[in-house]
Amino acid sequence: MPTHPSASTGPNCFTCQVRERTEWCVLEENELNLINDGKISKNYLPGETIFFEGDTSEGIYCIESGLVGVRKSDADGNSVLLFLAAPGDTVGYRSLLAGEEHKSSAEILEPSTVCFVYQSTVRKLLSQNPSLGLRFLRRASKDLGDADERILHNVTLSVRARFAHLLLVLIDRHGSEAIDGSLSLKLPLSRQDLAAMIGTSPESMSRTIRKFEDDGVATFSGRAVHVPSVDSLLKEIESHLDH
Amino acid sequence: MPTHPSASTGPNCFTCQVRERTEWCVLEENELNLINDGKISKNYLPGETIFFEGDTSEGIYCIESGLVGVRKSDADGNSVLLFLAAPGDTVGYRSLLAGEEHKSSAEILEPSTVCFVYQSTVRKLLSQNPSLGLRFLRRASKDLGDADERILHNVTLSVRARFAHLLLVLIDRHGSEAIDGSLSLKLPLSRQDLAAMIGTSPESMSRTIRKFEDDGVATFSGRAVHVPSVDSLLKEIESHLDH
DNA sequence: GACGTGCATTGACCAAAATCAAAACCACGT
DNA sequence: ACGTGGTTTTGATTTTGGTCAATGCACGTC
Repeated sequence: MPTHPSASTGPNCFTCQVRERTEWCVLEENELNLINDGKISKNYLPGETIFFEGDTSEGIYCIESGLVGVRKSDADGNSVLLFLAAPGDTVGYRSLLAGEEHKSSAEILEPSTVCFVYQSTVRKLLSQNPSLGLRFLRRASKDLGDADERILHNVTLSVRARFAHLLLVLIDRHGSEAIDGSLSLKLPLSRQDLAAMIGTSPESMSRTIRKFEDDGVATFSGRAVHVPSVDSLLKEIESHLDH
Repeated sequence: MPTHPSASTGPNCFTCQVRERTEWCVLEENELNLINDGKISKNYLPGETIFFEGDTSEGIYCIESGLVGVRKSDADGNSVLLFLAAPGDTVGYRSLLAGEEHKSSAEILEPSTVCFVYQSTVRKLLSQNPSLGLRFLRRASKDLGDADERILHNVTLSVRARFAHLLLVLIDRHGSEAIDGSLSLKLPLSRQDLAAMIGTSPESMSRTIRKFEDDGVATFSGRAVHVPSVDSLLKEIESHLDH
């Protein structure tokens, strides 16, 4: 059963800080009205879940603030973290647009405000404004490209190289650069979650982190990461391509 | 450099046998005219390549007959076979719609007739007929779902279980069922290619095939596969989930 | 301050699968 | 029939990374 947000007097699409980064940015004012009136906004806390694998897809969720993890798991409790959704990202669009049930779950990692747009609204907008469809098409195509790359990486790169790559991506999307060019990153991800992002075990993750510290590639304290230079990370990926 | 098909007096979209199975099935007659006049059709032979990784995307390719493999490879010659495109499938749509260069190559596996639709035509149709976009959206979303599943499978399933799963999918899409319920499959795929489909080495592939024969799960002669019963394949996946 | 709980780390061990190298096999052209 | 080039198979070996189990550490509670 999907956790259905209850009505709210929450955020307003017209003043939404992140709207320009979402797929909705192509909407006209009257279309925006439709979405604003129909949407349901809700605040979630870490550990809560927006939807589960197997739930029927009822609409699209739009992250206004916070952080959400998209996870896919199998019968034995193994799982991979497919995506970290930040403000401006939409989740659940894939299932809706494929006409399938949810094939992954969305769990809250940081306190988040999430707007829910019911499917009838989405479909109405999609049918009357082709640009919206194209926008989602672009999004799906990019995600598909990323997924394909990940498939290749999982079979060609070592755990170490995959982790280096993950750090690069995470820093790029969620990190910050200091004046001296060094990079840092603070994420609400357990070692388990990190492991699930590159498809390995928590133990191997732990060892890999250890090795990175020993080799001066990065330093970790708790859930904060510090990387002196991007080059060393890049080098990891290159040198571990083969051999 | 993309291999650009030269002009032809080939197939006609109106009489195309597979059109109903493509995304173009939603087009009106006048729209179909646009595509029919603009398309360029070409015959390819095994070993030829429709486009390469890194090529700029110039349009969409529609398989009328034959078989095409979509491959993604890295600098060291490692590669994965992402998709087998059969008649009615479109290839190259992802790059075009993501607005990126090709991230994979498309190589001919069986003598094929392929129609090329230039991007200006595609964009025109997409902007004037929202259903076409939705159709591609559905396609991209399904492909994305498959890719996500593959990511999970690659990290949770053994080579043996992945191969069993591959056989199921291939039989489902390209195989045939005999009167006695046994299944067979004839594919123009080398062991290397099979290996590249499940992300393993040719040697491991060979051994896995051997084990399947020994265990009576399937018999292989050359590139033909025979499976007495689906159940044994299904069992492989279940039992190898963990342990 | 002792205890419990959950997460992270470490070590020892083991298994799956990659790699390396050689042999066998096959299809073809001469 | 004979070589030639490619693919497939097989065997021996090594590597990576998974699993299991113990320990450590941080933090909150009684």
